[in-house]
Amino acid sequence: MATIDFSQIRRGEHLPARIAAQIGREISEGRIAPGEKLPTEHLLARTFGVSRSVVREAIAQLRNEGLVETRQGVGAFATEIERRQSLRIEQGDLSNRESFRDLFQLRIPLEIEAAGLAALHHVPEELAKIDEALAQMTGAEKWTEQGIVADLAFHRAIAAATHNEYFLLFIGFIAERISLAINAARATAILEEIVEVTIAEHVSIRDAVASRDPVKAREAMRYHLTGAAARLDLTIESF
Amino acid sequence: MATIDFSQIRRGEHLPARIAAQIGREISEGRIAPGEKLPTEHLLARTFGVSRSVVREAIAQLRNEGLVETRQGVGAFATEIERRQSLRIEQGDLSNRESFRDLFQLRIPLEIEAAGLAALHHVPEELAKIDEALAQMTGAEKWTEQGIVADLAFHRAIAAATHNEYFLLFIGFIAERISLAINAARATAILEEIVEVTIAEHVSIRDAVASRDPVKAREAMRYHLTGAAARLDLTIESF
DNA sequence: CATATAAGGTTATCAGACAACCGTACAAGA
DNA sequence: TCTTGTACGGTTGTCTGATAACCTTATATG
Repeated sequence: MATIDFSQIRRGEHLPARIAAQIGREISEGRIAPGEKLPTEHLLARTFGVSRSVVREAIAQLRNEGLVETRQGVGAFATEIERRQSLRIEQGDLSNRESFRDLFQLRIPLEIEAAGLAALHHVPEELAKIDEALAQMTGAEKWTEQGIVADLAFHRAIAAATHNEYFLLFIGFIAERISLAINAARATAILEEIVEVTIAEHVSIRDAVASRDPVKAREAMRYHLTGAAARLDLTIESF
Repeated sequence: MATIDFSQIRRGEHLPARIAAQIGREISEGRIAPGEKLPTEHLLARTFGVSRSVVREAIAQLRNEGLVETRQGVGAFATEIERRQSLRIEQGDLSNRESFRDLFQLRIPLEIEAAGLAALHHVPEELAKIDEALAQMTGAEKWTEQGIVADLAFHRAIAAATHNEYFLLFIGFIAERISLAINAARATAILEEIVEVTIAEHVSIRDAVASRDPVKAREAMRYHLTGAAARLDLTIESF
């Protein structure tokens, strides 16, 4: 390759990822129709000005995300966007207000159910963990980083008390994404002034769980989360 | 590590995926601790008896799923659990009856909420997709493979009608895992005889969504899923 | 007309090399 | 002693070229 073409891809960071993103855009924006065949690896390599290895890695990434399917000896094809397999949430997506609201909305029924189950199934050690998180929350005079960590720990403790590993897995995952997004948005400031009401809500959840009253626990959790949504200026339907 | 491991990898289909699965198991089962460094690509290639390209593609896949992070010039590391951006469920776990029940229990509140939101937000094209899935379900005279696919499509269509991408993401993910587990357990036989009642339940969900009645849609979905759980001999609390 | 075979194209895998980058050890200087 | 600069080895990232496995299509053969 004697002449170097600088109109191509800027170097700098993870070539395959950027090429995958570019091809992925071609697909999701419809310039490559579902079912249509992608250019061959050789051709893609030449058009992007990279080697075939990079193109292969990019296509592998798209295949993982379920955007393309490859058939040996035939080619790579764009698939329906419908069935993707790896449950992955890009943290960047949550900077979008719509997406943040959507994830919060998904969280609500899960946490409500978890509160009810925790009321039924918790054992003393788990209640102790809940109290511990609550203490850390109360101890923090300001709603600092530590307060957020404690809040996360509280909800994880509730989820653990369900004795259902998947509630812990999913709620921990979602709640962590949400609190990271809140942190990234520097929205902690607005939370400081409402720390008391938040703590009070947590306490009432804790008490309902401790008294083994699933209905009351669900109500308390619902009240807490809808309130939290409102404080974040999210409008969420509730039934 | 002087001795060569000849229990290597069976050829046959998609080498990188199987190697990724194997390494992923090492990580998620804790034999490689979070933050720990993976063996070098050269070493992995030699131990698995494949070329470095295959190992690289496998690691790229794991990086996509968020299980490892790579740093050029240093190595590949298992990610700390907090930073994982993907949620992984080993299909093998669901052969355990307890775990299967737990995942099903998690699914219920999500689907109920989704039914209510779908009733509020669906547009005609989405209702058409629901009807399409329903038609495929009715058309299959027996509860064959196609019937299961149609069932999955139905629940995905409901989730899509919420206009909340995360409901589609999570419900699609969970429902697919569950239907795969049912399929693997050869439990389809017991489903054949109850196909009529199942279809009737789906129809009532569809009708409630179509009439934009969220409360009725939630009730219909709750009735359907608790019924399905009972038919699978799962005991699940409901409030 | 049906079937077998050959040809060409495409992805999958392999092998080896160089580039970019990182961490560390070590020497030189203050 | 402490700091700083530098050389070195190791690791991932990328490139190149070749071979194997596989599919599609066209052609030959009966």
